[in-house]
This record gives sequence, C-alpha cells and structure tokens, in this order.
Amino acid sequence: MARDTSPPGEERLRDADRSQSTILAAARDEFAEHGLGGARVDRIAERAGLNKRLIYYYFEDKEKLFQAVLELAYRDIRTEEMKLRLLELDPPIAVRRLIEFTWQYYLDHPEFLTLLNSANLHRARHLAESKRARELNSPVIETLGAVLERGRKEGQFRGGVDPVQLYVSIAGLSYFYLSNSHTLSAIFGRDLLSPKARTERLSHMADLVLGYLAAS
Amino acid sequence: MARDTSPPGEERLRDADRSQSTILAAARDEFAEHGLGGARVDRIAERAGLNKRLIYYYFEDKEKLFQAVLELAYRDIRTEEMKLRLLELDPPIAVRRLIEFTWQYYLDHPEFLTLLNSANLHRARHLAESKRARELNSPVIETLGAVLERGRKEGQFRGGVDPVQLYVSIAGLSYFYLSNSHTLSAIFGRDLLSPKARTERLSHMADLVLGYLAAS
Amino acid sequence: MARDTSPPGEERLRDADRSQSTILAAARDEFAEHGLGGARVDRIAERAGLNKRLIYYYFEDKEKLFQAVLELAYRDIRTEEMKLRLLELDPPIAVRRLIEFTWQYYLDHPEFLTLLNSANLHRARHLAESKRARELNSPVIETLGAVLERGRKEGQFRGGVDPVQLYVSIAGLSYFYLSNSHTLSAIFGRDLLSPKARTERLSHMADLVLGYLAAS
Amino acid sequence: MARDTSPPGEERLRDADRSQSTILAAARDEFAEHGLGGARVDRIAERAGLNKRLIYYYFEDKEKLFQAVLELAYRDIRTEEMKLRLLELDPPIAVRRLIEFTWQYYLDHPEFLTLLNSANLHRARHLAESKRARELNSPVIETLGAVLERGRKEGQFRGGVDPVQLYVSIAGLSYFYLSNSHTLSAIFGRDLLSPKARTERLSHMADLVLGYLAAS
DNA sequence: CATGAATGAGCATTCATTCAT
DNA sequence: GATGAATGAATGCTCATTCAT
Repeated sequence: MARDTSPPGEERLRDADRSQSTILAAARDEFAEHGLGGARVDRIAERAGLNKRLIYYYFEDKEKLFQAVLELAYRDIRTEEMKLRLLELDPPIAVRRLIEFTWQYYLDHPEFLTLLNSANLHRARHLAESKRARELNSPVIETLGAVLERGRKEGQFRGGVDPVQLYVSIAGLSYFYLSNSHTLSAIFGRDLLSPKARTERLSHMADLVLGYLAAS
Repeated sequence: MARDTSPPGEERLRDADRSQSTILAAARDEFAEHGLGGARVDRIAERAGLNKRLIYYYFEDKEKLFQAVLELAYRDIRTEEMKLRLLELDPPIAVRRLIEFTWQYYLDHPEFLTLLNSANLHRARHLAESKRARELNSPVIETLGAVLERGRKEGQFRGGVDPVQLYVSIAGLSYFYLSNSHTLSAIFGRDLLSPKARTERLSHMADLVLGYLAAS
Repeated sequence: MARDTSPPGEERLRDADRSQSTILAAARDEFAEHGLGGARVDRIAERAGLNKRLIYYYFEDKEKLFQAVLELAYRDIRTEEMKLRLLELDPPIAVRRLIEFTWQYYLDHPEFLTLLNSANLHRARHLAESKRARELNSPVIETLGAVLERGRKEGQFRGGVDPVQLYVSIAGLSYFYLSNSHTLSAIFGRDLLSPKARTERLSHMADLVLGYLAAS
Repeated sequence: MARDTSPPGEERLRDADRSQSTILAAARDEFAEHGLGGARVDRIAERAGLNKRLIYYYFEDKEKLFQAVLELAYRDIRTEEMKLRLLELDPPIAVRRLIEFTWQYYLDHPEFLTLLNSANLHRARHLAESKRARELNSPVIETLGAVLERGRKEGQFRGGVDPVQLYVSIAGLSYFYLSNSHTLSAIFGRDLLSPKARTERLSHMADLVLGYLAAS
C-alpha cells in the first residue's frame, strides 16, 4: 500500500520548513494589515490553515514571530536590490534606476511599509534584539557610493554626497508619500494613487534627486 | 444637603473643558507610545488622573478619541506653521526655513510621527470620517506655492515645481529619517540621533532641496 | 420610584465587600478541592456567581487570590483559638482542650489542611510575601507557655518543654492522621475516619502528650 | 538494510528498563517540585532527556505515571525501613532509632513529603486504584508491635499502645514540622531548619514519645 | 525503541465598554 | 460632572495527548 507517491516536499504534511514558511507568510499579511498590536494569533493560524499551537511551537511567541517576519521582509528587499547591477549603468541612469526600484518595490509590497511602521513604533526593539541586524544593511549603500564617486569623476555629479544620506532620502521620498497616501489624499482632496499622480510623483522624485546631484 | 455652591454654568464648563483637554493630552501620549491597537483606555484614564467612564462620556469610544487626538495634532502643527511668515523672506531663505521648521517640529514632537503612523496603518479611516479633514490642509502649501513662484520670477528657482510635491518631499525627508531612526541606527551601526548626525542630516536635506530648486 | 428598600448590605448588588467575601469563599473551596495548580479561575467565578473579571478586579491574579485565601484561613483559626481561654483551666485540662480543639477544627475544616498543603508545596512563598505573616503567629503559643509553666509550678508537668515544639507536635499529630487518612486507610485496609477510629485517635493523642508531660 | 546488529532481547530490555527508570526519576522530581497539577509532561521529558512520546509509551498517561512514582516512593522507604533491624535492639533504643530514621529519611527525601501531599490532595485516588496498595503497608508496624510488647514485658513501656497509632504519630511529628517548615519559619520568624533547630526538634520528639511510653 | 510534527480543548488574563448611583 | 462596580467577548498562550514514520 503505497502511502505517498507524491514528489517530496510538494504536498507532504509534517513538513517543518513548509509549515514555518506558511506561518511566516500568514503572519506577514496579518501584521501588515493590523500592526503588531492589532494582529491576532488566531487569525494568523487561520490564514495559514494550521493549528495555532504550531505557531508557538516554531516561533515561541507573538513578538518573536514578528521579529522573524521583519527579518524576512528585509531579506526579501535586499535580495531584490542585489539584482540591480547599478555599477554597470551610467551614474545618472543608475541613480534613476534606484529611485524607480524603491518606488516600485514599495508599491508592490505595501506590507513592507506597514511592517516598518510597526517596527518603528516599538523603537526597533525587534531589530535591536536580532543578531542578524547588521546583515540587513543594504548592499546598495556601498554600490551607491561607488556610483556617486564615478559620477563625480566624470563631471556628472557634485562631490561630497554621503551615500547613506542619499539612500535614506530616496527611500523617504517614496515612503512618506505612499505610507501617508490615504491621509494626504483625504487632506488634499485628491487621489494620490491614481496612475497620473503616480507618474507625477516618480518624475518629481527623479528631478529632485538628479537635479540636486547635477548642480555644480 | 447643598451639593454645589459654586456659580452655575461658567465654572462647570471650564472644568469640562479642562477634563477634555487632560484626556486628550493623556490619550495623545498613550497612542503615541503604543499605537492605536496597543493603547489602553485604562492607562489613558490613569495618565489623565480621571475616571475611565469620563472618557466615554466625552469621546464615546476609543476610535473617536483617537480621531480627536489626530485632529488636535494636526491643528497643533498647522498653528505653528502659520507663524512661519515665509512670504516675508527671500525665497531660498524661506524654503530653508520650512525645512528647518519641519525637521525641528518632528524632533520636538516625536508623538506626531507615531500618530501619523497609526493613522496610516488604519488607512486614514479616522481622517476620512472627520468632517474637518480638509481644514487640516496645510496653509503652508499655498504659501509655498507663492514662494516658489516668486523665486522663479527672481531667477533663483527653476520653474514647474508642484508645491504639493515639494511639501510632501520636505516632510518625507525628515519623517523617514526620524521615524526610522532606531531601525536605521541598528542597521547602519551608527547613532543617527547624535548632535553631529542631526546637523549633517539637516545640511543634506537643505542641500538636496535647494540644490534642486537652484538648478537651471 | 423607590429602587431599593432592602436593608443596607443585605441584598445589594454592587457591594464591593460582599463581592470580595463571596469570591474568597468560593476560592477557598476551589483551592481546597484542587490545590493551587488544579484550581480554575472559571470555576471560582462560577461558584461565586460572579463575573470572572471581577476576581481580577479585586485580587489582581490567581496567586494573590490564593494568598488572600490563605491569610483568611489563618485568621479564622486564630480567631477560634483565641476563644479557648486556656488560662482559666487546670493545666492538664487546658492541654487536653487544645488537643481536642485542634483535632476538631481540622475535622470541621478539612479545607484548612489542603490549603496548608498547597502553601507548603510552594514553599510558603505566599506567606513569605505577605506583610501580615507575623500576625498569623498563633496567640496560643504564648498561652501554652503560661499553661506549661503553671503546670510545672504545680508539680503536674515536667519542666523544660518548649511551647513552640509542643504546639507543632499537637498540630502534627492531628494533621498527619487526617491529611493522610485516605492514603493510610488504603494501606492499612481499615477506615481511619470511622467514629470508633476517631475516638481512638483522640485518646491516643491525649495520652501521648499528657503522658509525656506528666512524666517526672 | 540492517537495522540492528545487536544481540536480540537482553540488551533491548535493559534499555527499556533504563528508560523507564530515567523517566520515573525525572517524574518524581517534577511531581515533587510542582505537585500533580503543576507538573508538566514536557518538563519531565526534558529532565529525562527523552522524547515525550516515550512517557506515554511506557506509562499511558500523566495520572498513571504519578501512580507509578508514588508506588516507587513507598517501595523505597519500605526498603530502607526493613534494614532497621529493630528487634535486635533494646526496646527504648529501637523506638528512638525509628524516630531518628523517620526524621532523617524525610530530611533526605523531601520529595517524599511533597508526593504524599499531592497524593492526599487527590484523596489517595492513585493508591486506591493501585493493586499493590496493601503491599505498601509498612513491615515496621508489625515489628513496632513486637518492640512495644517486649518493652512492656520488660517493664520499660506502658501497655495498651496501638502500634499503628504510634507509628502514625511518629511519622506525623516529623512530617508536619518538615512539611510546614517554610510556613512555620515565616510565622514564627525563626529558621526551623538550622542545625540547632533540627537537633532540638529531634530531641523533643524522642522525649515526647519515650516519655509517654515510659510513664507508668 | 524512539522521535519531531501536529492538535483540540482549555487557561489565566485583558479589554473596551456599561451600569447604577 | 464624576465614579466605583461589573461584565461578555476575546487574547495570547499552555497542556496533555496523538500522528506518522
């Protein structure tokens, strides 16, 4: 009586890795939707289609689960950033590409913004406790430094620009707009997420950053 | 049995106002510290030194209290913004002043950032429901428009800059840096809130925005 | 519309003292029956006919509730002990009366034995944390000392008997027999709680203690 | 695929016995520390360094495990009691020796006291269900009867003393003092387990019992 | 013999909210 | 206007126990 003829790792129950991943994905969605305080462990279990007890079996408690979700979210964006290959591009193009990537990634992963918000609300306690915090440092920072340096050498960019400051600025320009889009839309009485508005925002950000860099 | 010998009306109202203000301040701190989901009505009452029941008497429920806190926070920053008198300044100075004000206000009122975060987590539901949302529109937007226009006319600024976009950018540059300071400090392994780091950030932001505006 | 004509403190709802007493009594029974670990807060609320939340409102948590129950149990037995008036009796009669009282009290309040057991299991942590622990010191100890002294002076008792040791012995003789009655009954194959067995035990204890005291 | 090349039977059984013993010892410690209700099967498995499932394999459930622990504890003390050889001693010496043994055994095996407590809390249900309950009857009872009889014949002891009553009394004198030592220490404000206090207690108990027996 | 994965029922505790005065 | 008492519905977490190999 062949009990299991399916390819390994595909449909098996009792697959620890698979269960953990399922839980992480469900938790990410729940935390993104409701924040750390508003998230419900019951709902995470339900979303994952797994027993609530299993969450505690693998992640100990809600806080540690949140930490694991955060680390995964950072790993995900870093993984994508590493594919950018900015060094192969002309410096202005490279900077523009970084801006576009950041903008698009935030648009595609709204949960990332919310997770960041929740993490900040709790004073980054979850990252401070993570031994892997430093690993989350973006590899792009270094690359961006090289891009800026090359742009300067080639007379395209001004000098004296700190890549960390610029990286934070690029992130902030997209982040604030998107994270506050609902609030801002309500206040300004115009939809900041319409296609037209999006295009305008992207243009503005690129103009702002590249205009600054280009200035003598 | 004389229950109350105080003059009717007047003083009662004063007390009522005072209680409401006390509750609002306590709620603002609690929401700022723990977010909407993590805030506890009990703690708000304790902070205010008032009976929990009074909170419901004045604000109906926790959500409405949060909404009131949000509206107050917006009113507060708008009040300060109105004192800036940007139109009396040379355009580049005016823009610099707005950047400095924003930066300093966020530094002085960290609770404002957290409240914004919480509001965003809940998709601005609380503002959308507020009849006064539009009143929260910053008067600075209009003023900034005038400043940009004058700067352009005087050959100091480039043209075609949307004041809303620029206003959002200025806010975002400070906001992301400060809101994420703990996370970023952990990741970069350097204290982003040290006096030196603060000065550098302010310089960078001014350079970025003014460098952009000045570019032909 | 007279809402409440009943005598005060009799049937009123919303009577804090009354509620606390009701909870304490229910808790005492539950703890006595199941021990600290086996007791269920739900069941205590049910026994008390009150909302579970109220238990936490008044007693903070299960441990503190147990502590309150313990203190009450001690206060109760001390109250009874104080009514003994041993000093008015002839020394041998006084000692016999203390033995009889202890025996009867344990028989009438089997929950006292169980509570003591539970407290001991947790290393008297609950008493050690009680500020009133010393108040629980039996007033009988002092009285017993006087009785022993008078008995010695009158040539009825031997000298050099520590009243604390004797008090503990008297308690232990009843306590072990009753606390272990089920175990011992099973082992010896005879009912240790039958009327005849009880009488024999009381005789034995009195003989033992008085025989010892009378010995030259 | 050779699964097992070891000699069949013999060694397997050894392992099985060893595992059971390990579990029993771990369970004894856990039950002694936390009582039946507070004991955790997980912790027992951890203490034993064995998989939780094995516990169920050998002992069916927690209750039956507790019963097994109890039976073992009784067997252990009976084994020691049988080494006393009281009949070879002069009656008063024999009684003193029994008192000393009981006192010392309880001191050396505090877990025995706690296990007894737990068993009593559950009304000896675990023993009543044990087919071996009667086997747990102390062989010392009979011996003590003989000692008392010989002491009486030789004019050293009074007559009419029930060995069961005396045995229970001797146990109770040590048991109550030690089992309640924490509570009593807290109440009396003096350390009942200091070397001096121990010596005094032992003296008192011997005086009490032997004084009683010696009395005409 | 031995084990990691999984679970249903339950548990102490919390929380926003309402009642009665 | 103000407050102490009271509550129903969660909420995070635990536990003894079983499954599948």
